[in-house]
Amino acid sequence: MATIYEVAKLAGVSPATVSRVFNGVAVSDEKLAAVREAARQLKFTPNRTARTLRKQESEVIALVIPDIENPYFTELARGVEDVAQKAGYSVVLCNTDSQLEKEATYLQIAISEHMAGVILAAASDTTNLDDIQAAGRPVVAVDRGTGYDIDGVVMANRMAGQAATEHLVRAGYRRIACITGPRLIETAYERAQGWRAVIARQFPDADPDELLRYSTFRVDGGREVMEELLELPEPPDAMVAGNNLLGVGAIQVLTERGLTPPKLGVAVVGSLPFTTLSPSAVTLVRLPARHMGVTAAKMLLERIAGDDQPARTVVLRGELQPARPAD
Amino acid sequence: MATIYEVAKLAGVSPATVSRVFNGVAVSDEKLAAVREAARQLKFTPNRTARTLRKQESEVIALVIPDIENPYFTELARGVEDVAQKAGYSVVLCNTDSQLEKEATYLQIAISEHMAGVILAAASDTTNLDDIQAAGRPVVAVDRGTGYDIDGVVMANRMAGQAATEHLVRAGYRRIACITGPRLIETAYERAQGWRAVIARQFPDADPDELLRYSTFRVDGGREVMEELLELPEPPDAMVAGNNLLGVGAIQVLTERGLTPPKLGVAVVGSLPFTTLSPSAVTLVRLPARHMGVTAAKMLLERIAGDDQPARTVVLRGELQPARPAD
DNA sequence: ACTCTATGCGAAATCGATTTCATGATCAAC
DNA sequence: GTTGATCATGAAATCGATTTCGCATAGAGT
Repeated sequence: MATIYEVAKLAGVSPATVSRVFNGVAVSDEKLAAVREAARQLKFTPNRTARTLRKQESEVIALVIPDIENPYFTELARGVEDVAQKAGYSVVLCNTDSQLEKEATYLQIAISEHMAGVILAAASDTTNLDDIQAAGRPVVAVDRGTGYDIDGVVMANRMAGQAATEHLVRAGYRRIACITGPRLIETAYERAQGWRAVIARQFPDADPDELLRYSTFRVDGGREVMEELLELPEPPDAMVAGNNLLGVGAIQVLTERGLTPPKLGVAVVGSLPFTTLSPSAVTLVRLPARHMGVTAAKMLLERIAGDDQPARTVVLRGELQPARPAD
Repeated sequence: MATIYEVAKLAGVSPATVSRVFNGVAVSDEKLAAVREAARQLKFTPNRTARTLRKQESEVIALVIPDIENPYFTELARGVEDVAQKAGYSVVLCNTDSQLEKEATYLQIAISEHMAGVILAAASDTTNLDDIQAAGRPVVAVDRGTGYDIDGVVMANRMAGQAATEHLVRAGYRRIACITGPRLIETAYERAQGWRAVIARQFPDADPDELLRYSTFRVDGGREVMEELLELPEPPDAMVAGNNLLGVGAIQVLTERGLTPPKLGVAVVGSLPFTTLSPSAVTLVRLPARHMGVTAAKMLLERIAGDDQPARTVVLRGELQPARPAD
């Protein structure tokens, strides 16, 4: 690749002038034309590594997420990507598998590659951000909090759990179970709390703990726990799934046993973009994942640009998409 | 962040020695200990940007794919990630939306960021790789060819299309349609060719073109085209979907119309990880996307390490997973 | 006409690591 | 005891951009 020096030589100017041309600093018209032409001839592209070293900042942002195979996070990623790309930033996607160790590795890389900032869906609320904060890199939390006072975008989880459950109640179900993710993940916990609130109000006699199951936020987790629930002496007649994958797993089990919704009522917090059910059979509380990504990316870009107002948290609401009444 | 100079000073050695310690070059035991200790105290992490500039190569590989929201590609990405991470490389995920322009941008970035190599699922077979080849960066093609003589990993597409179709024939279907992606994408075309071969052999009187539809490789494409097929004067009794998303879209339409498989036979080339059908209702030719990613990443790492044997192409076979006979 | 400011531009320093080269020390071999 | 080989080490060059600094020229103000 051609360097700035070769361009300078060909154009008969100094390297500094070439740099100016590429950074929009005032330069006389002739020299500007000469540099443009020389750059074109040599197919010059500025070396971003050198630029990053000198400027101490690169146009790359890291998106750190726990599960790249979950459509919720890819939708989020898509939103981040679109905004970042338009602003001239590229996005490094880092998959942590919910492992703190992998997460820490990626955060270190973000520092030592001088990345401009990080969007983080934390693997746990014990994630350590001291180093990256010391390095002065902005971090925006998505989906989950971090225990630090930083910008964040989260879903209205409790409300989502509540809306899903209430809808099942309205549809006439009386024994409504809840399947959610690991107790330590706040989204899992809060959605379950939403469910619990409705159950406590509507069915004060029920023992909520019997119908609440913590699992992993994955398809097989949903399968496993759904099977458990169906084995109960008095099985549920409906179920709230704490995220999309749990919902998929649970519905798979139901379908295999001929309990296809709405035979057993199902409400899912999250979307099922690849479901092959008739879309009307399941109640969803759609979460605006893409929008979350867009918002987080914009906030991060503002911070990168130097904005230092106090930390903000944006809460996005899910949208209830009711199942059509059974026909 | 601490630099190598500060570490050198604190340890009482030259910066060169510090560098040696961190690169496993022989250094006396005392100095080694001193440097280690100093680095620990200062929390020193080598600045990768500086290293990249000097070495003219970074430990980052680009994965360029047309659709980050397609689970097929995220599964692929997952395979790449796992291999890369183990080898100390990070992966930048670049979503091109099948646009040549975005793709070209990302390839330029790969060059100017000195990325170690690229894994590319090309947006089209007209993708231009001249620059990146001139830069000496290895490229491995996945899923689709590129028109260049480079390493590649592809699926046995024709065979997959054939296997899917043959299975429907064996199951007794007589009027089998085919929905596939854009004619210009080779995977789409080849899978359709597999279908066509079986139709020509089994039903020599049929007019294949009536039952073949090119669309986009997306859910809405599948919906649209499935609806078209059902409008035919003599609609099909079965259907082969050229990829996972087309399959999802088509099955959604079928479900809505009460034609749930196996009422109308469905075979999909690809997997349906988030389907909520009973897994037994649809025939799949599962494509080993993760394995493709793993293989491609390994090939790329070999090339990065300097391997210069002639270009190889690995062909991976899908695995037929028959629907259980209708019960 | 004389100062003063503005502006374009090149020389050189800078970012932080790696690597070449030269030096001096150590040790084995004859 | 001299020669030669080996090895650890530091000084300095290097990667390719950005940026500071100072000079020179042009134009404005009085």
